[in-house]
Amino acid sequence: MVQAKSIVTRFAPSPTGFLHIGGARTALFNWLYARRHGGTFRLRIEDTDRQRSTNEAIEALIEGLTWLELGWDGEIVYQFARAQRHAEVAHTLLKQGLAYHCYATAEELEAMREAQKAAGKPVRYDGRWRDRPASDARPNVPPVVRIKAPQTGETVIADKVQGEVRFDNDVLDDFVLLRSDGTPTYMLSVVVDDFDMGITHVIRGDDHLTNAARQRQIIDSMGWPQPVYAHLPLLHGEDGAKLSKRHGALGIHEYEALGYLPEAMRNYLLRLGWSHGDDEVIATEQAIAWFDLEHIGRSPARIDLKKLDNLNGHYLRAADNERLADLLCALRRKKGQHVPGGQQRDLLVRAMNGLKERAKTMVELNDNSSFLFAPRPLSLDEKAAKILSPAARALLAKLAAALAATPWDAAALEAAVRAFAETEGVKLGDAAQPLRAALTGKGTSPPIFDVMAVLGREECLARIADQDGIR
RNA sequence: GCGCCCAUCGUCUAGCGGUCUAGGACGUCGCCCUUUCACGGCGAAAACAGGGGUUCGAGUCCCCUUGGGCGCGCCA
Repeated sequence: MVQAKSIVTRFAPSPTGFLHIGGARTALFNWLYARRHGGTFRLRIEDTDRQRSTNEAIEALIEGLTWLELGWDGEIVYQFARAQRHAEVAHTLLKQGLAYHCYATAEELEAMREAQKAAGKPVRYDGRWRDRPASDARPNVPPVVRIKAPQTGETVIADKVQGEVRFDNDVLDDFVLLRSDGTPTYMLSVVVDDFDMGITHVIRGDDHLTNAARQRQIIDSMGWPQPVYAHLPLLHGEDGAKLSKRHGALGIHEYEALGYLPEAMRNYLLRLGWSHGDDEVIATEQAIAWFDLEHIGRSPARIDLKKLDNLNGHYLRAADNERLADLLCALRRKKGQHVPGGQQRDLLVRAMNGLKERAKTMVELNDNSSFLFAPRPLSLDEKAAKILSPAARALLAKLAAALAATPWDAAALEAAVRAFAETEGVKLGDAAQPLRAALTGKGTSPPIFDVMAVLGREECLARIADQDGIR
């Protein structure tokens, strides 16, 4: 056993768009792995593409991670700020003869690729400047720096998910390290940053698997240690198609607006590609204790919002009532709806047990709880209107009279209504449903006697009077 | 085109040569509970892509086919 080294992982998104669900999963896995081993989880913004990187995207990224509660350690590293150091490494390689100047123009390379394609040959840089003497340098063409990659043998990536992946070196070309303007490419920057940041485990999307081979060549040229790799299978949309803006690839933060809880999202994301036997509901603390690289699946997965709904319902029922009230108020504020405060908020908290039991999302919870502080007279939904037939209204009027003398708690109210139904010769539901419709304006609600207790005598009697057909 | 990766119910997955007449979860469909809706309980339908090997024995190992995905930029 070698000396136990502290684990360092990183999440390294490029700020060219929002953080989608695939990126969020990558972040989660890195975070989990670091936490599992008491290591460090770093955040690095790969903003070397100056054209496409935006501050809005950086903010969205941070907002997304913050919502998911995936806190990173230390300062955020901005890759572009380290360009100087990256170039330095390229120059070191140049000096050692492990990289070289290439004066080929974009047009020449384009022509080269066209010719290769036409001839049915693999498309890759043909090494035309690899062995040319410095005297061939074109005075008016700023050169790029290319790595002098091995042309024989193979480059092997020992991947924790995919196993041992081998690439013949003759299919890997001499890729660009430094652009003609002297700025580093992604391939170089990643390697240098990972080394400088002491990254021990690179957990990222499968789309980087072939890059890993190229990156390994840089690492080997520099004589640096290899990180452990784990390339995660990509995520697909519900229809099996690639995740894209058109295919329901929402920014992770938008799931908040859809009414999901971050802990539910974490649990859902965790099970997308990772398993622990038959366990499904895995709280974050448990996930930290269990997470490993060995049980990451190798095949791509589709997202399934139905399962997220189910999980969300689970976490919703387990959530603290005060917290849910806060979340609900925030949601209503964002939607421009009336925000309950003071007594109304108390009402909400007291009703929460019954409410959260029957909601899968915060949006649903909001819809189901709005009757609590809706202005009188309540507007009736379709089902409620149907329930409140003239006969039902008449019954309601009698019931109201019977209720006037009842102590206002759920048990006493239930007993009173049951007794009422019996003397009237109707089923309990015949009395309870009109009651529900009058009190909530809906056909469904939490147990009606609980609702009555929460709403209070005065409000209940008033709402019944609004509907009892007596003008 | 070249290279790489993947392949168990509709979906997420368990399975690491025999205990698989393939297990769990979501979803779907019944039934029960019940003042509505949920929750919960019980039950049902539902999968090893195809073909060759290896082996006494294959969902599990190898090969091919098919089907998906990713990569092949002076993008990341």
